[in-house]
Parts: sequence; structure tokens; C-alpha cells
Amino acid sequence: MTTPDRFTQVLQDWSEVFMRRSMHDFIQFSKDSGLSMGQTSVLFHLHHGSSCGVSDIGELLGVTNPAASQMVHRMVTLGLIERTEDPDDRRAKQLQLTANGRLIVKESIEARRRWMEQLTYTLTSEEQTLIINALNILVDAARDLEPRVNKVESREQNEPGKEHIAIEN
Amino acid sequence: MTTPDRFTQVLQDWSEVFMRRSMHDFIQFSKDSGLSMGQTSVLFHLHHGSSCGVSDIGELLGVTNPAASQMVHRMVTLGLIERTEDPDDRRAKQLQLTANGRLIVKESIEARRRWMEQLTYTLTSEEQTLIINALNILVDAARDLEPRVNKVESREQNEPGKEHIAIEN
DNA sequence: TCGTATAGTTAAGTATCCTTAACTAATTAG
DNA sequence: CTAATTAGTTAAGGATACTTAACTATACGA
Repeated sequence: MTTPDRFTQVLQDWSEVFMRRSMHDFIQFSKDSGLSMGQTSVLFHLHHGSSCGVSDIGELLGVTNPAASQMVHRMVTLGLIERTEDPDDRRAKQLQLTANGRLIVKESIEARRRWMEQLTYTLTSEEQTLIINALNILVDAARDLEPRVNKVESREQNEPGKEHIAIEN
Repeated sequence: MTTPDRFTQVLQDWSEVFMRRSMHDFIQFSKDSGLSMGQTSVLFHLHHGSSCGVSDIGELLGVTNPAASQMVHRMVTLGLIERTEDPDDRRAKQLQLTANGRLIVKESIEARRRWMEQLTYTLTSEEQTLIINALNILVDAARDLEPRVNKVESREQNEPGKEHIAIEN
């Protein structure tokens, strides 16, 4: 087995165990919040992208434009997101999280953080350092593969304490 | 920032980028296959656990027993899963993937594998080795945290070429 | 300026999926 | 042996979320 093959294999092993856990949390969280999985997806999409239009939501969920419009309407009614006119193009709407919507996203992230914290307890300090270095590389590589994101303002980027640790090779 | 904090942080960074990608693929895949997200979840659950009962499905999806029963019925009709009587307890049913259901799961896994393969192209051999070691540790730790799985038979365990690489410390 | 394309909404109809309530059948406990 | 529990199903009714078709309003290109 070559290194790239082994690499892909271990990444797949990890993704399997990680996805199973995350999907379960995701479903559970959606139910607990009284939201559909689609609605939760929208919240996370807006959390990541900061702002987007109605048709972007349709693309995200793989549904038609009217379906997206109705979903947005429901979520506006629920006080999760707000819909304002795009000043540059008055046909378009800009969707954003409300304070309440942001709160819900934060709670979900916090729940996942607790799971991850559990992982630290079983690992030695050396193992943790190894994993930190490895995942930093992986995160950078994965982000480079991502399609561009129209982040209005990169919030809390260059946050102190998040800088990478150099690996010696 | 302590090592555990930094560890949790980088794990969270990774989970964010990974989840975004995986959720998108998951939604896309479900739509393309003409399945609901719930149905796709069931397929993956059965792929992992090999066999389970109707109420396990209800627990997985966070719905009532009748809802699970109806979902199972629909999926049986679609030829995705089959429902046989549990020989040990004739009240209970054992659910399993059909050949067709297995095929669909395989296709989805293959799609994700291709994404992961892309990641290898941008990384050096040293980086890949580092990540392999790190993720192996992480997979083991995460599996230990998982609730027990009633796998009828551990398929393809101890497959050659999947053994861990020892890390020197 | 006129025609076309784009962003989004509204309306009508349908399918899916959920709930509770009531049921059957098998198991287990006293 | 009877009573209670457990696994699952069926039925009726309701909510959600999807579709296509038809629409409004803005932007843009010739």
C-alpha cells in the first residue's frame, strides 16, 4: 500500500467514525431545537458564509427557487434569520442570522466541542501535539479545495492563540 | 493556551471544514438518489451496524415507533432494505441492506473517497505520514467513546494493509 | 428605449413524514 | 396460567416541504 493510498484509507476511517457521530448529533440537535435538517443546514451555512441570497439556499439544499423562498419565509417567521434588500441589486435579498439564530448555532457548536473535549482525556500530551500538527495541515489543505466564500467580513480571523505550530522535517 | 485547549480548537476547525463539505455531499447525494436525508441515514446506519430492529431506526432518527415502521415500509418497497423475522424473538424484525441498498452506500463512499484523494495531491509525503499516524490515534480514541454496536460479524476486520503505524516518542 | 434575463414571490396541488390512538402477536414475570 | 411488557403495525389526521406555473420588479444589453 502506497502512502497516498494509506492516507486516503485512514482519512476514510476517520470520516466514517466522525460522520456517524456528527450526523447523530446533527439529527438530535435539529429535533431538540424543533428544526428540520434543512433548516439547521441553512443556519450553519449562514454562520459560515455570513450572508447570502435566496437562490443560494436553494442550491445548498438542492431544491427549486420557490422551495427555498418558502423555507426562508418560514425561518424568518420563526425569528431565526432576517431578509433585507440588497442595496446593490434591489431584486436580491440578503439573508442573515438573527441574534436568536446565532445563539442556536452556538449551542450546537458547543455540544460538539464537549464531545471533542472528551477525546482529549484519553490521549497523552504527545499524541495531542501530533494530532494538532496533522489536523492543521489537513484543515489548510481542505480549505484550499473549498469553493470561494463571499464572506462580508472575516470575523475573528488571525485570532491570537490559533496560529499553527511548525512541524520539523 | 494549553495543549488540550489547542487540541479541542484544531479538532473543531477540522470538524467545521469537514462537516460543511460532508453535509453538502450528503444532501447532494440524497437528492441525486431520490432519497430523503432520513432514508440515507438509515442506509448508512445499516451499513455500519449490519443489522438492527425497527425501533433502533426510530431512535436513530429521533422519531416515534410508528414513524420508523412506516419509513422502513417505504424503504422495503423501494428495494433498499429487507425485513426478516428475528429467529430468537419472533416479535422483532431484523433489517438489512439489499444488494441494491449496499450499492447505493458504496457509491456515496466512493464519492467521498475521491474528495479525500484530492487532498493527497497537495500534501508532501512527510505530511501524509504525520497525518496517518495522527488520525489512527484519533480513530481509536473516537471508537472507544462510541456506544457498543451489535455487529453480527465484524466484516473485513484485520484486513491486511490497514494495520497502524507505530509512532516513535 | 425595448426586449430579455435575473431574483424572488405567490398559488395550487401533491407527496412525504410526522403524530396519537388502537391494535396484534410474542415474550416474560408472578 | 394469567397479567404485564415489548416489538411492531395500521389507521386517521395534520404539518411540512416539494413541485410547476404564473407573476412582480429590477437590471442589463443592443
